[in-house]
Amino acid sequence: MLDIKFIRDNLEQVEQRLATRGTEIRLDEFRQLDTQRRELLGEVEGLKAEKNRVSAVIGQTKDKSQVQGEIARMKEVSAQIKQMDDQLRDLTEALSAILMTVPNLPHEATPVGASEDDNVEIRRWGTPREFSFEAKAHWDIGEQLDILDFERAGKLTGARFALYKGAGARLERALINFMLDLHTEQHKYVEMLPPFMVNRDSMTGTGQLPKFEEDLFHVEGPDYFLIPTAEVPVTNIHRDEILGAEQLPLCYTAYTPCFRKEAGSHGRDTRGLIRQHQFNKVELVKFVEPETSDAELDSLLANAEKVLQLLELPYRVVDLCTGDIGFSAARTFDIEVWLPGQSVYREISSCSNFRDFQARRAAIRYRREEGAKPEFVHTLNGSGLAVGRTLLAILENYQQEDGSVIVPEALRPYMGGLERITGK
RNA sequence: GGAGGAGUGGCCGAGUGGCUUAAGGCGGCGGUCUUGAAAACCGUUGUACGAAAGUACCGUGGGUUCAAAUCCUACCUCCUCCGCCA
Repeated sequence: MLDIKFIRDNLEQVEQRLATRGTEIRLDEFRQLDTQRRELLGEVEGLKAEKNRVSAVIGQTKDKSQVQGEIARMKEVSAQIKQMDDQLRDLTEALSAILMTVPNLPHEATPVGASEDDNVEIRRWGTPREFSFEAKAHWDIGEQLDILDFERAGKLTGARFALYKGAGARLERALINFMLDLHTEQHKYVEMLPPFMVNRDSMTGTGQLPKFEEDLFHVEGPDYFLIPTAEVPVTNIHRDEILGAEQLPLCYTAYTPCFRKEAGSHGRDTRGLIRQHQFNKVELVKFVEPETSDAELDSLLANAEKVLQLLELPYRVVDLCTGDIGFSAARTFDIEVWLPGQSVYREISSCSNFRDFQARRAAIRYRREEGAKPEFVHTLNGSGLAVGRTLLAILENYQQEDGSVIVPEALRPYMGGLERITGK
């Protein structure tokens, strides 16, 4: 959520900066409702002040017959206040409905562009391997090794689900542990294991609601949603809290499954592990002081890159343009891993600085010093990494001509020393 | 699932309709005293909107009343006991 005062005072600038996202957002309705609301607020507060004053006098008067006129008048004032409060509530709701659907302002450094074609590649790491045979796609490798079973997953649930078997299941689990150990031991993140369902307030705090409800799985019964990313529960840990400056930066890492409807991507990436309704992810989340958030994004990105470096998987880093960054983000770097099966770089991590956008929605604040006025923190997060996509990248990059897959050295301690996954 | 109890400031805790401007305590901050500290004493201590006056906030939403932390109502959360259960 943007600062309502900032919008009020910089309406044109806000409209212009939002226009770089590619969606035109007209804020004149906002301005009209805001003016109306502020006028009404002034009036109703004046009436309330009078009601409070007169009621105190009535309370002090022993002989109530002397103040019958006042009581009658206050009854009317009260009715008027109630009516105005209702009107005020409607205005506030309408205003908030607009405010909640306005995306974040892009960072000054975010490249301006219309679509993902305008994203800027900023570096590459590693050299894609030369294959002396035709590289296969991971779904073929996985099925031939009998470690991935998409057909039975379809029977169990439906399309876009996977059943991992044997070394496949163990590899997924090894990756989760490897990533968590790296981030907690080397990068000093605190591990969290949050609920995998959250309520509406949490989804609103990080920006998934109210705009993107159609992407979420909602459970029957209580008004809960399956999390589409650990960002939601982990960022909301400090919702409605005021932190101390000495606690910052707070760095959390969490493994969770993620559940996404993938509405609107029918027919895309239908094969394999790329786009699933349920996938595992290790997430990195930071709560930081505003002036440090740019540097903190760089280090969070480096922490995510480290996973690929240790696994010796080639990747590139892309600076997303204004037309491609997410609703809540001000700046985003994607890490894309090399997939020889399709000869493309595919997103495996997305690292974003949300500045105070989520903090304002979720009321996450801090004090610079004892007694200072609370200010909003900046929040950041990134995948460190998407586990399923890491597994498929390993299958494709480490595949051998005989169909087996070499286990990256860094993972062997997590695989009981296994060096190679071979068929039955 | 059944029965009962409880939600008040950073924390503990009083408050069952009107000087409540939320008592008192703890903690925090400032001061007096002290070589320094402790103790003692004095003062201060939430959030949002607003230039200010002021308004709102006692789990959440409705309601009653001139007036609600206090009464009514629905919901949420936590606790205790019973039952079931990974």
